[in-house]
Amino acid sequence: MAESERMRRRKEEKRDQILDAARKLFLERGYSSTRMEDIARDADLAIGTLYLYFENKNEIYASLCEDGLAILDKLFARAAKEGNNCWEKMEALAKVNLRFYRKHRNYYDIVTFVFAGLKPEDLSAALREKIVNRINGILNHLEEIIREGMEAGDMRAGDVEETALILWSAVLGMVFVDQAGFMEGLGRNLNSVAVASMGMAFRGLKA
Amino acid sequence: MAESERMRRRKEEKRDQILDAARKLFLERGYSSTRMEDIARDADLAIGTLYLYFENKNEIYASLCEDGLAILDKLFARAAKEGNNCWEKMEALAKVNLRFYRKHRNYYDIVTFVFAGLKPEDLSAALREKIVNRINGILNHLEEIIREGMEAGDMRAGDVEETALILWSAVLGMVFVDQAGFMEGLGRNLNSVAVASMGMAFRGLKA
Amino acid sequence: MAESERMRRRKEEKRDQILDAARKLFLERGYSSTRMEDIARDADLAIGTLYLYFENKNEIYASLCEDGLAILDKLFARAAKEGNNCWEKMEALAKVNLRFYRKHRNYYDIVTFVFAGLKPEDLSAALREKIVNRINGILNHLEEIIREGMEAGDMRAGDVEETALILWSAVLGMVFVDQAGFMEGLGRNLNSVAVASMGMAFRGLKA
Amino acid sequence: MAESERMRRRKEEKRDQILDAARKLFLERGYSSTRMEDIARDADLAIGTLYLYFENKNEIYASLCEDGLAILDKLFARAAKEGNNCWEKMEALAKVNLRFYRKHRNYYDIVTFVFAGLKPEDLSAALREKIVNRINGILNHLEEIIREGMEAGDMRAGDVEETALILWSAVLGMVFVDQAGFMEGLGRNLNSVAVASMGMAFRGLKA
DNA sequence: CATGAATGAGCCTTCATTCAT
DNA sequence: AATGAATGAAGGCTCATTCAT
Repeated sequence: MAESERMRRRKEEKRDQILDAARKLFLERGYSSTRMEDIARDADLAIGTLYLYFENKNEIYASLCEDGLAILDKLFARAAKEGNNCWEKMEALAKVNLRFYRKHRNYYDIVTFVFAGLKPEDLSAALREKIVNRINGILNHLEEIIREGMEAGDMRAGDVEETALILWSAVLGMVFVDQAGFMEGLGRNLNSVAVASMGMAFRGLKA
Repeated sequence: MAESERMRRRKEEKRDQILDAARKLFLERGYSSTRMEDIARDADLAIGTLYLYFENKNEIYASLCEDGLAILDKLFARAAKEGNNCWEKMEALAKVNLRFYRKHRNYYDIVTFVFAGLKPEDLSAALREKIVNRINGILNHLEEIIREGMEAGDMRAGDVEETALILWSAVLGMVFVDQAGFMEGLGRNLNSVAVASMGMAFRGLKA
Repeated sequence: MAESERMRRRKEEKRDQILDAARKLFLERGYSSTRMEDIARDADLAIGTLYLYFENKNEIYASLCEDGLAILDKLFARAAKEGNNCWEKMEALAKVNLRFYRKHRNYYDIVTFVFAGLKPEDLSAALREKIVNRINGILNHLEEIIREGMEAGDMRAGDVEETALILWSAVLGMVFVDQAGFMEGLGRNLNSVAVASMGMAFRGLKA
Repeated sequence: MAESERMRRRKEEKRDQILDAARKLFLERGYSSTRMEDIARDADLAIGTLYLYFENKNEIYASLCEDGLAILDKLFARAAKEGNNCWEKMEALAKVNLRFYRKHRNYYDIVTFVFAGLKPEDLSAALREKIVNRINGILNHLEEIIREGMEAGDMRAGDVEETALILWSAVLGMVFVDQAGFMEGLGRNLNSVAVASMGMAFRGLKA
């Protein structure tokens, strides 16, 4: 029992080794420029070992997406409980989002891949559904806050879902611009742009 | 002279044939799943001919990006002159942007690739500079309008460049979400979301 | 026209180069120990070229089988017309068979592969049907002779098809034993064994 | 003693488990399509255990061949004693052969592999010698009967070894044709063909 | 003895690029 | 200028074998 528990954990660890290496490399060089051999070397494993933990290269990528969104979902769920009103809650979400992006940038990068890097057809139906569910989960946290804000009269009435979608896509947009190196190229920094952006959004949403 | 003129035009035409085919295929299947042979067949040319007009596959892709942004830049330049105040001008820009996205979706898609699909290292330094310049050009149109709005007292004072960057990245974010099929998946449509988004932004920007 | 004719012939030639190399190597080392690289080297072609003429390794093998049986079928058809009675005709067939085996041993070897080397499941349904048809064709020549012999009263009455099958499988048996090197190992030679075998068979068949 | 005896038997049993699994799989899928893992799973053992009983995959195959021929040899030895004259004895051999083929088809199939499936080079020198010896043993039984038949004047005089070889290869030929599925494909059955074949052979051999 | 996770050499296949015509 | 057959480097994946437990 204890034995199998240790085994399970070691297996989990090795899986993570692989994902860590893959995440780093996919982002550094892109999906198709990353060879299985590279991932193996970076994870200090043999090529064959990768195939003990994942069906194929695409499955590694898929796991990366799923895991990234799962973590973000969990963080959002926790953050959504902080704050006394809709503004504080949204600020909490934004902070969590930025912190996650800074600390686990690779994860976030992978998430954005889903939107732009791999064409939808490359994703297995099952993975696609998982991802859509995760994104819906994330949006749900936002919607909940927005709904409360509108009901409390803090926020001007409007389409809850649409508002959440707008805010979420604005966040993604900034992240993309930052990832592509244009934020830096234009002498800006994501953090301050995000703060300003939030200010603008809040003013636009105020009742 | 007339001879060389006709030659030039024919050459131009063939180049466009190639780009048209490549644009369509890159978007349908992604960059690495599109083979030179596919592009050749779609363009009704031989493989070898592609190499008479482009150094290599990556150059085709690069040209696509450049051309797309150049067109968008031109459209923005024209649109920026319409409208009597900053709100009308920005609306004009937004409309142009949406129309371009709808009509030349392939072009726009290619443009977004620059942000997420190909890693910066894949772009030659020269192309990268061109693209940054184009984006700066596009942002300049926005900045000009924002500056006028602030100076006219229509728009609350603030950092012009930053504001432009926020708006631009919000637009990109929506486009990404749409491209990834999530807009449709969530039962929304880019057009109405864009209108709502603009409303929110304008309220947030109002003096 | 003449151009395309020359092209066709050259293409045919290259196909044959590949088949020649593959036939030799498959027999020397067996199917799975023969690498595409080996075939390419032996055919003085690049690996990629093999794939211009054949879908994959298995298709090369399949072609070998088909071609071998087609040639044998043709030879049998011609030989079946020689000779004045059933005994002479059967002798003609046997001679042709032996000569073909000696001169194109590789071909014959490949043919026997069908019976023992590759399991039926490895053969595509289409190829399998072709092969069965060829074998039926070959058996038909034998049956025709046997039928004539029986009708002429030279040969004792019996089941025509069964008799053909017995003779054909006896031939295959000898060839297998020879191929496996046991004929030589036992200090015998296929030719004389075949002659003796034919003698025994004829006596067993005589009316 | 008793201890080591039980050990020996258990060891023997496990060896047989492996051989049983391997025999079945080699015949179902062919040698190279059968993975060590498959054999292990089928034998309810771990992969590593296979290597405690056999040097490598090829050795398993080799043992299969040897064992199969050893059994056949033993059966032939016994059968050769039955019957009062050469015809009855040969019939006894044929019957034993057919029964063995029907009951232990896998074994027989493996034996035929030696002739066609694996190239001679794949067999270690030692195994090859063993196999040749076994085949000689089998042929010896036949030769003995033939010699007696000739000496008794029942059988027409001739080369004893050659006659045995002819009969043996005819048997193999029929088996191959059956194994390859062509007997069935042609609507025949090995048993009746064998009987007819024996009739023809006996008539051909009669003094 | 038994296990099965780990290894990594090896092979089929793809496809960007070249070059003789 | 145009062609497309030929090239061969490169990479995903398999599986016989090993070895630490």
